[in-house]
Amino acid sequence: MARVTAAERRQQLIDAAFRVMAREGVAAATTRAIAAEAGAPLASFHYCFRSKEELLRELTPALVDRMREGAVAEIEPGDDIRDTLRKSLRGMWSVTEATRDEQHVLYELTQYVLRNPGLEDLARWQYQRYFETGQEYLQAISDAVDVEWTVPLPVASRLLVSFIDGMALGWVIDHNSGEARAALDAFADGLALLTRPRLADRAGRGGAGPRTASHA
Amino acid sequence: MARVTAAERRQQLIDAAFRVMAREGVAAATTRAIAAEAGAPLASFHYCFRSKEELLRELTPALVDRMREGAVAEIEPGDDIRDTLRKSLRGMWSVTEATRDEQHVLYELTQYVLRNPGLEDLARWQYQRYFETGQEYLQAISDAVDVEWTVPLPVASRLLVSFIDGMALGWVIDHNSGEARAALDAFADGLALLTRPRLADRAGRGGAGPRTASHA
DNA sequence: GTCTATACACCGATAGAC
DNA sequence: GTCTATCGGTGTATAGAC
Repeated sequence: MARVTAAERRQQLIDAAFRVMAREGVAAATTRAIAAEAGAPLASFHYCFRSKEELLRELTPALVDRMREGAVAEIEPGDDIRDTLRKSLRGMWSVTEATRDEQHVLYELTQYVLRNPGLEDLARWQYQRYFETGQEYLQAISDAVDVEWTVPLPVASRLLVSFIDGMALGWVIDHNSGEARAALDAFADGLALLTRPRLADRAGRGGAGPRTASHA
Repeated sequence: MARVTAAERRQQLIDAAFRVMAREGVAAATTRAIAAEAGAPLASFHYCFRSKEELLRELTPALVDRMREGAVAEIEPGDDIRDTLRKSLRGMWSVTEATRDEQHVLYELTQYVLRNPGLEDLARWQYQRYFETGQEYLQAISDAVDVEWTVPLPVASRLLVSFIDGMALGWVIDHNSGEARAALDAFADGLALLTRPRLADRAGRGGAGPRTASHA
């Protein structure tokens, strides 16, 4: 057996845990299955982690952050807010469909930690993170197209995140991409209507000037 | 022990299963825990059900249908489509918040059956049922206010169901009712914009006519 | 028919040989 | 340090006494 540091094997076990979860589900990711997937004896699991909880406490945030990066992506301004939203949401959705396993495992993990006293905080953290990310995304969009939101940012973020989350959950189950994408476009159009041109500020992005809000 | 028919105890076990799941989660709903909750010896479980799967195959549809009834509720026409949607969605959301346990258990059950070969079809059935219910609901709304949807009904239904589903999932985790309700109102307004007045029909909606979308 | 007692597999975690 | 062997507990399901 090649000699590896404790930190290395720790990471190997975390990666193995995700692979087992993706393949057979969170419930099947037992310490034995994880160790076997990593090619390590069972005892090495408890040599690297005090308990299974400790591994989950590292795996969940890592997964959430990975998804966060994929979701935010780049925003390129389009013709108007409607166009920009459509394009960027489509890009986000492509990432979602391309990472089905991550999505599925995260839905399972959320429910799993929610029922384990001592881990529930992970679920709350996870969704707080989603909502924060949504706010950052919406802020970036409005900055890019020079509009402002007509509802409080936290509310707009909940609107967006809840919809995307619900869509992904449904898609993980029925894989109906066509219907999902059509619903996504309709949503983007509706979301665009929650913006208005920014006040003809001053001392800010002079650029293209004020925007006609032609949301028609 | 009082003498009960097999059918009666079957139902008692199903009810007990739900209570255990609501209190301690789906994973904790073992055959032993369910039997104990029902005040029955373990062996009576397998006297009534061939296996645990058989119980889940009865429990899940029962829960889905119960939620379906709560969701559709009554629709009373308001001033316009926007007002009608707001009121009825608020009513639906009240039911959602009032049945937190059912919501939570259903999210767990969905993930559970999705990972059990031989039960995955339940998850697909569940969401197909949601989308059907969404269509019926949207149809009833548009009939009540005499409008029609500008996107295909299945797409509108996916839009609605995914949003509500995502909202409920988030709310089960963070209980932020204020933000959820604000997002719900914003969504209702956006949804209203996906309708247009019905053609002054005649001989079955002449299809062609584009429409003024002035819902202000 | 009903329930006690048990079979058998697998869980998380650890002791102790190497 | 590493891993085999095992502990104590729990899971589904059933055999067999009453």
